[in-house]
Amino acid sequence: MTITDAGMSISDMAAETGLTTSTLRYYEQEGLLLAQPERASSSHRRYPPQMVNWLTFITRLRSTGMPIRDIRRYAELARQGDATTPQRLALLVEHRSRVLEQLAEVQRSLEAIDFKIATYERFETK
Amino acid sequence: MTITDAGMSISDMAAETGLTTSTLRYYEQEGLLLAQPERASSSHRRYPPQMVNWLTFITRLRSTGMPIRDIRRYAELARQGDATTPQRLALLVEHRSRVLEQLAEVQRSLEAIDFKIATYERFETK
DNA sequence: ATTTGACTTCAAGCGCGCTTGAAGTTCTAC
DNA sequence: GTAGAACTTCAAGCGCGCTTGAAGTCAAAT
Repeated sequence: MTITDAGMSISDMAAETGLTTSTLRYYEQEGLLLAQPERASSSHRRYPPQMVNWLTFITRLRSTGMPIRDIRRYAELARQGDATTPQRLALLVEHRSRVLEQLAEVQRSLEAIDFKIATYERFETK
Repeated sequence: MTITDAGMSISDMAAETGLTTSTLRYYEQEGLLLAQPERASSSHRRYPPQMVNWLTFITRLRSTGMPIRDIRRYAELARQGDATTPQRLALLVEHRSRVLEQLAEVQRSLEAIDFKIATYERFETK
C-alpha cells in the first residue's frame, strides 16, 4: 500500500494472492479481471483491495483445472452484471461436475497405486 | 493378435490400453517400457500381452499426475529387477503423498466453488 | 500387377500456462 | 541529486506431453 495513491501495488497483490507479478499482468492481458486496475503516477497499477477476492476465486478455478479461456468467459459474464447470473451458475455447475469426475478418476488410479504399494510392502517383509 | 507372429500389434495394444499408437511409440522412445517389443516381419512391433498390465499401470501414474521423467526412473528401476523394490516402493509412496496433497487442495477449491454456486442459487430463487 | 492400409522412422509442430529478457521509466531512500 | 529497486511494455522462450506430417516399407486382397 502506498500513501500517495489509493489501492495496492502489483507486488502487494502478488504477496496477497500468492501469484507472481508476471502472472497478474498475464491474467489482466488475458481478460480475466473484472476491471482494469487504475494507474498511479500514470503508469503503475493500483489494484482495489477487493480484487483480492476475485483473484483468489479464479485461482480456485485454476487449481481445479479450469482453462484460462473458460475463466475469461466467466469474467466476461461477470462484467455484464446480474443479468448473467444464470449463465455463470451454469458454467460453475458444469465445471463442478467435471472436477468431480476427475477426482473420481484420480481416486481410482490411487487405489491401483495403493495396491501396488501393498504388494511391494508384502515383498519387503517376506 | 496376428496368426503369423506371436504378440499383439500396436493397434491391438492401443485398443487394449486406450492409448493411441503414437503415444505407445512415444512412451517407448521415452524409455517407459520394461522391454523393447519384438519385431515381426523385421519391422512391425509385437507386444507381449502382459505388457497391457504395465501400460495400464503407468497410465494410472500419468492420470495421477506423475511426470514422464519420473515414470522413466521407475521403469529403469523395474528393469533392474527385485533388488530395486525398496526404491520403487519409496517412489510410489512419495508419489501417493503428493497426490493426496493435490487431492486435498482440489477439494478445498471445490468447496469454495460450491459456496459460490450456493450463492448464485440463493440469488436465483430470491 | 496394383491398390489399400497398417505399419515404420524422424523431425517438426502444437496447446497450454506461464516465465523471462530487453529496454526503458519511475519511485524511494539516502 | 543520485543510486537502486520496482515498475512499465512487448515479444520471445520454455517445459510438458503428446500429435502430426512426410516419406517410405511391407503384406494381403482384388
